[in-house]
Amino acid sequence: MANPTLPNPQQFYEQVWQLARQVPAGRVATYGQLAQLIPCPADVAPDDYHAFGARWVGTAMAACPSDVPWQRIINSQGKISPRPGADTQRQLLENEGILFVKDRVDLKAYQWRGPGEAEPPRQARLF
DNA sequence: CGCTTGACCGGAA
DNA sequence: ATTCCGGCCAAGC
Repeated sequence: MANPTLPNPQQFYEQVWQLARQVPAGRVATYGQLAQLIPCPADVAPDDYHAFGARWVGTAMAACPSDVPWQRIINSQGKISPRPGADTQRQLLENEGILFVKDRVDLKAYQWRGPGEAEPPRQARLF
């Protein structure tokens, strides 16, 4: 055995995408959250996965299919990672009912709870 | 085949 | 509160 980090990176990516598809509109998830929800591959040390899982998720999202709501995945700071198209991402999230405060989202209110949480408990609480 | 870059995170200065 | 740094994978050039 050499040192295969991920036997099938593509398979890992599909897990990320499949998980991202479960995030309902009006909710957001963080890269680290998705990494935490995905079981650590057997050939990867749990410690390494904990450290770099979020980055792999980001790499996966960089090449996500069009049917994945990529806009709902943000960083742990509750902000949109600086990249071309970040403004578009914010527009899409605001269109879904996400409120931004100084380029920041209140994760306590909008963060996805995980698989099974189909709908937002209190979506409309404007004003 | 080697070097550079990146949609991250957590802790430290 | 902001800025820097280490971690060490995958993809592009």
